[in-house]
Amino acid sequence: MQAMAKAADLDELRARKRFEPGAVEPALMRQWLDSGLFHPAPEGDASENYSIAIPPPNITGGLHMGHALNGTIQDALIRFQRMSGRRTRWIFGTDHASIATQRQVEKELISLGTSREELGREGFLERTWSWRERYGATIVEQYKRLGASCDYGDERFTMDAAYAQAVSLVFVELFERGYIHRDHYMVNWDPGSGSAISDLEVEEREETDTLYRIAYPLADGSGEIVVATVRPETMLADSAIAVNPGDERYAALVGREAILPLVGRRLPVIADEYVKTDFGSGALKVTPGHDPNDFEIGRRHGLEQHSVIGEDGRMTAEAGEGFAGLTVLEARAAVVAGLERDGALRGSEPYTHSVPYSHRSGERIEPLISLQWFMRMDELAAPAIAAVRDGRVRFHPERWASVYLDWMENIRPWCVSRQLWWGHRLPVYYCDACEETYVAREPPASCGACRGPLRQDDDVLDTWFSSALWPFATLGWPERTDALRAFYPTDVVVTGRDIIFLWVARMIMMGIEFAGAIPFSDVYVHTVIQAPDGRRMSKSLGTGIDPLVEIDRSGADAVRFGMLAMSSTQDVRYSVEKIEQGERLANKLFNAARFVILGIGERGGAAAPRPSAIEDRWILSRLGRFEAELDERIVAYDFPRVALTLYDFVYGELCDWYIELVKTRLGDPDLDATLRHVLRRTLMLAHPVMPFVTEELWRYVRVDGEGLLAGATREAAELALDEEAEAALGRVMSATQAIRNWREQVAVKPGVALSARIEAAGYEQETGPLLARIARLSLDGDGDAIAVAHVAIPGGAVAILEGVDLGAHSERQARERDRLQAEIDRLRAKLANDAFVRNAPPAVVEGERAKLAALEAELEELR
RNA sequence: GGGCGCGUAGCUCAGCGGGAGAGCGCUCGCUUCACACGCGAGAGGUCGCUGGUUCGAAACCAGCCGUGCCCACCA
Repeated sequence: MQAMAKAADLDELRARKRFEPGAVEPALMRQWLDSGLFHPAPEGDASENYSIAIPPPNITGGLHMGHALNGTIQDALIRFQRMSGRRTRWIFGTDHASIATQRQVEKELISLGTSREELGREGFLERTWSWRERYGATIVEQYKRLGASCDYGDERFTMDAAYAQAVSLVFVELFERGYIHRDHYMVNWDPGSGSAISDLEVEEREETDTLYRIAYPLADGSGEIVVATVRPETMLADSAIAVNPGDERYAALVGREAILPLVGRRLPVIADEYVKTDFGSGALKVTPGHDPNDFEIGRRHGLEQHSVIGEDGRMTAEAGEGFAGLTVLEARAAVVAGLERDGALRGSEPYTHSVPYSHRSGERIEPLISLQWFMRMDELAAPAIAAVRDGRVRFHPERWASVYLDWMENIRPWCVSRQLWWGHRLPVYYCDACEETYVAREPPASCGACRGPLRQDDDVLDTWFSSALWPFATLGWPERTDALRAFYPTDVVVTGRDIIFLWVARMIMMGIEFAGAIPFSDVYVHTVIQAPDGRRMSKSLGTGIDPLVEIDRSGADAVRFGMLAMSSTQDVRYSVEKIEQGERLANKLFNAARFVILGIGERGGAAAPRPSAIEDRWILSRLGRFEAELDERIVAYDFPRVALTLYDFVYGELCDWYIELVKTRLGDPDLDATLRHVLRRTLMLAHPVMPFVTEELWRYVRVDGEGLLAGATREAAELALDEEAEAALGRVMSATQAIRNWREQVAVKPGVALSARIEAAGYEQETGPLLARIARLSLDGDGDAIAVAHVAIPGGAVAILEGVDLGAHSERQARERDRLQAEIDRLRAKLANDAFVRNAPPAVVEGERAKLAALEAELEELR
């Protein structure tokens, strides 16, 4: 039952000389979506099915290069597995991205002349939801442009009602298990977003500030202690002066008091191991309210906590008259001026150090003491560490495992509360009357103790708290749904290294703790694509390249090919050339298929191969190798070689050789069958990389009853190599190249037939005539004619018999002889080396001997 | 301060123990009846430097130089 191509279809195809992606992509995507292939029924269990949970894109942005790379890799895996016959689901959805989204909406409000505060919490949330309705779909449509075969029919959002239920359940359970608690603690305060942020959202930047040395007089008037600081404004909140307990210079001062300049407060001199004797003066001003280290020292020594910098980044009333209300920088200048006036400054010098900045707002972090919710991580980390250590979770490349382990083994508490409005509001309720706290999904109507009204905590959770539940909350957890059974655990998570801690580690911990299984067995950490000049790709730097523009220009298949070809285990620069390589490959595939399809015409032809010539046996053997290699590369996450292998096969074997070799045989039914088979297999193999062009061509070669290529199953073929055909064709190919090269050298046009005689072994039967045809040799001349030239080919030479002007020939032949002789000398020396023959593996030695013999035969023919 | 990468053809990158590779760019030649987004033939590299291991090193080891990233509480 073979489909016969319709004459009208063929005429249409004949007119299409180029593959035009823009003209076919939307319709093909439509067909895929309508087919339901991307939306599998939740049947079977996760061990037999294949699933990936997409790193949910933020609703704030458009598709950037990172998405394009990340999405292409996942889609290649998903399509490959789907075509291998597995029930396959690519879990899809978007992330509410608390801070990023809130900032975006706030920016819009300001441009409209209003503000978050003016709208109030309810109004703001309403506004943000409608913002999400307007813009949230953008990124989804853009994933479709890429050809991503996500399950769009079951799209999730991290603030869906059901998802929110899962989030609050997890929070409450963690609280009840004692992992979550509330505390006054030093946090990274981001004045830009008006919220605490986690350690992972802080980035350090090198900066040169001024290091001031300030004299603190001793209370008894017997002298002074000099301390050094880059933040003199924080001295207003000093609680002590600390020295190292072993520092003899200060031993006598410990226990006495100093006077804080400008303020007049008496500060105890304390001894603490933290203080380095060899830094500065060896004495440290201790500011528990505004420095993380000092905070710890303060806890150890029971020091007072003063707060002189507020959450708005300005000096508080406690900073005192003359300072309150100033910005931090203004206060710094004022403090320095005051110290100078009072003669307390003992010097200053430029000082380069790292300064914390908010990754979110870009503003400088203010370490502040704040009342926040913290999550203890060490116990949750233990099983997640074990899962990686014993190989139940594997990182690719492996080195990321140790990065993960290092972080996990030194994991610190996670500040999960954010002073924002957009996000999952904490399921925490307070009674202001009697100070009771309730942590519950469904709080009582009023305080159980005093019947007073309850007030919900204003804070929301860190976005990554909900992201951590993504692989199972998307599948309906905590309900025991069919989807959960069918697709959890997923198989792999594909991501950039920047979110290994933020996301991957937390998914593993939460998956183990709540879903009862590690969420995926493999973590593929892909490259980061940089701008062509090596800088970071970013909108603000103006270095971003829009993948959608690239898709418009070159087609989605080209971009996908380029992404895979560029991907690497190290960072790489964006290369348009790789996209263009993909564009050419798509076009090449299109035209090769067009040639085959039009060549077969309306004859139909069986889909099973019927090799009747040596080149048929050759291409089938090469196809087998190609399949095996492609399968191997893709499951090894070696995407650049997936792309390269595909390119090499299509260009280097299928088009440049096979199709050229069989052109004269068109019309032979055996050839039709073989061509059709090879083309079908090639389309199947290329489909995970280039789904559009292959799907477009598939309709011409599919048999009756077959559906879309995206849904086709490629049964794994047994690798049946035909070594004999490969060796024979290998000789023909080398010989052809040698003869073409020779023609070029002696300026004989490619079209001119040369009268010749093959004086070499290995060209018996079909192979000789094949060589003659492809290299344009005429073998039926006078068998005894005298050769005017010899061209070395594997196994001997081709004697050229007549009709050639050999102006450049002898020079060229001499060069060829020299080359062969040099190679022969090298091999002889090697084989004469006793140590080599004795120590090298016998197979290697044997190989070298064979090489030598072949080269000697070639040289002999040239004499 | 600790850790992880990377330095190979003009450019972007593969190769990671047995004859230096790809794509682009460059040169030359082709109206070869699928494709000029094509076909064919070429030129181009002391594989960062120095030492070591080995019969054999671009590949393994050590040191150095250059470069990128991650982690880290020295004012």
